[in-house]
Amino acid sequence: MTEFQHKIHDIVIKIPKGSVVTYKEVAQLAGRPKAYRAVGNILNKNYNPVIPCHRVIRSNGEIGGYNKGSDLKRKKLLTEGIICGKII
DNA sequence: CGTATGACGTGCA
DNA sequence: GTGCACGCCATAC
Repeated sequence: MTEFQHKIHDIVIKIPKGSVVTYKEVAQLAGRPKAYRAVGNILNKNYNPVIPCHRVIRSNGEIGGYNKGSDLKRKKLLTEGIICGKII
């Protein structure tokens, strides 16, 4: 567990229900605005259910990816009230 | 330590 | 709007 990972987890956990954040936003909040790649990498390896990684989407509005499948991510977002027919 | 990879982003044709 | 290339950071090998 590195400090960066801890920060990312903490930030993602603090994402309110019904809201979404972009990878760049998370990286910026973590103090590394240009580490959005690392953010995705960490979330990809992170299988911790306490982390709502499904609330992290791409800056262009795309769903992005998900550990358990992008389809489940889209479904979760729909359940939380995020408007996403398919992609944007 | 150097290379390769990845849930990305931006710029340019 | 689409496609390609470059950059940037952390992790794995």
